[in-house]
Amino acid sequence: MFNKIVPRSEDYAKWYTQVIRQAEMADYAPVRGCMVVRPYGFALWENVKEQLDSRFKATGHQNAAFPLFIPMSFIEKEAEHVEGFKPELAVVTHGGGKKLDEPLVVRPTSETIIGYMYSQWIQSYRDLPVLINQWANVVRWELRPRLFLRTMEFFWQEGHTAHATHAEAKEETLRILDIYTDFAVNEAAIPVIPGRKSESEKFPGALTSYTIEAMMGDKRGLQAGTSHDLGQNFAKAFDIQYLDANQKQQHCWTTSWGVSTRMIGAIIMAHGDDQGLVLPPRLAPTQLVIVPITPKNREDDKQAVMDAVAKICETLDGVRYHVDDRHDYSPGWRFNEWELKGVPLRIEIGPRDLQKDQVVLARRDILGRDGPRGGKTFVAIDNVANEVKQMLDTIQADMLKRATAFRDANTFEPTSYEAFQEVVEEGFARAWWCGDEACEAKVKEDTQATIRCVPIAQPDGAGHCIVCGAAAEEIAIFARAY
RNA sequence: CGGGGCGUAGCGCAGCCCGGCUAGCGCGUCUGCUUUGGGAGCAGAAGGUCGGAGGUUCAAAUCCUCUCGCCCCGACCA
Repeated sequence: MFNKIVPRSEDYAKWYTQVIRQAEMADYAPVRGCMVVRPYGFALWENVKEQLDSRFKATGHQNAAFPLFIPMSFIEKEAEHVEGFKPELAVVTHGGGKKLDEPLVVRPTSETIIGYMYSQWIQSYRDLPVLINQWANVVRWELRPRLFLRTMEFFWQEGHTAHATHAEAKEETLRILDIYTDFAVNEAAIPVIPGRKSESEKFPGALTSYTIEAMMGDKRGLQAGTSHDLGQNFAKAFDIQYLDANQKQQHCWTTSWGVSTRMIGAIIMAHGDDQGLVLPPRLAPTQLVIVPITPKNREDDKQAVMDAVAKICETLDGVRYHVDDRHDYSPGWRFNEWELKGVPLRIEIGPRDLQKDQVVLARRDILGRDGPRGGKTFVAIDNVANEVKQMLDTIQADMLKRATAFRDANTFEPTSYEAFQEVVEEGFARAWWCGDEACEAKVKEDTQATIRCVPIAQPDGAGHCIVCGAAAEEIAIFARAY
């Protein structure tokens, strides 16, 4: 199945969907707003999972599994939480052929049911902290779905922790934000801006929400992960209390944090080009594809090529490679296929290479045929493994550099509201903000842009709000977002 | 829920405005031969309730009415 994909510049939304479907990452399900994650997409997700999971465990978290169904009354216990989630709940009213006494909500997120369980498990300060994560699917009745970015059902991890003090909870919230940032930058090669959400954008029920914000290939923003300081809001709603060392009952301080399959969408949009996906080597399901070029009527040549391939494979320990020996597909066809799928590195090897004891190494992130600076280089056949490993590191680093350069080139620091309105249409606008919700709302009305975050990293000094001119202490990132 | 677009072969589409022979085309699939260093060529073959229901007509993919669904742009959101 081969159809040319539409260039990004022509129709970004169409490009995005075409790439996902043609690269076999995902497909539409028969139910509106739901998607099927196909094996190739899921393999990428599994690598994301593995990287995050190992970081969670290294910081003392354990995995568990909580139920899919939540009693409706649970959702209603925290005022802001209900208000935020009620409109997008899927509710089960019947079971076993009978109407249920109390409707069950298909979890949109699990603070409530986990909070309920924590209230039973936590008695003493000695029980704290509780550090639990779960990998799960959740459902939100979204009005306008989009593959990976916003589907009605999506996959994610949600961490839920309980602490004795607010200081500890804050520390946890920021520790996770660091983990997310580290993951995004060093594994996904996506430069993200860690920061705080504004009041209007924060998680329903949180005291403070933190986020990592990324820029996509069309210069729009994407929230790629969130970490919430829930204060004592859920502890109070669910009665999560402990007896402290002075024999006093105290409410716990809780946090929650999540990264979803949206991260896959971020990877696609941060790195993809008109040829298809470009996957960062550290997460790519296949890091290296070997394409043997074997003339049909020369069995001895074919055998020699395949022997050389087998020999190379023996040296590739630690590399996720695949040999595409579909000899009935032409080399060009196979090249294009793997480029569409974003495999970071390709080895081309044919009889002509064998004569010179070399192979062709072609990198996905730099297309172009020839020359030492192009995407293709010749590499001595004895040294393939070393070159491959080095090249994978180089690609990983270059992808991050390229994405960072792109983001920086499209980040502006306007000094007047007029200039602000213009630049926010074509990238990130960094500007002073007084903190007033009215100014935030005005920006949204005038430009459709929202505050993506108030970055953790702030410049020295103070300035004047880009909207109202009042004294401002913080810089905010404004952008149009998904 | 508002605005736009679309449902015809596995996929992508033309045909519809202006009704008329057996509903076409490209890709893919199957068979055979020739091919393989950037999406191979030739020959042959299979594959269709034209989204659904009703209506108009001698005759409907095409016109009318109703209906279902999907995609895109907004409002809402990880």
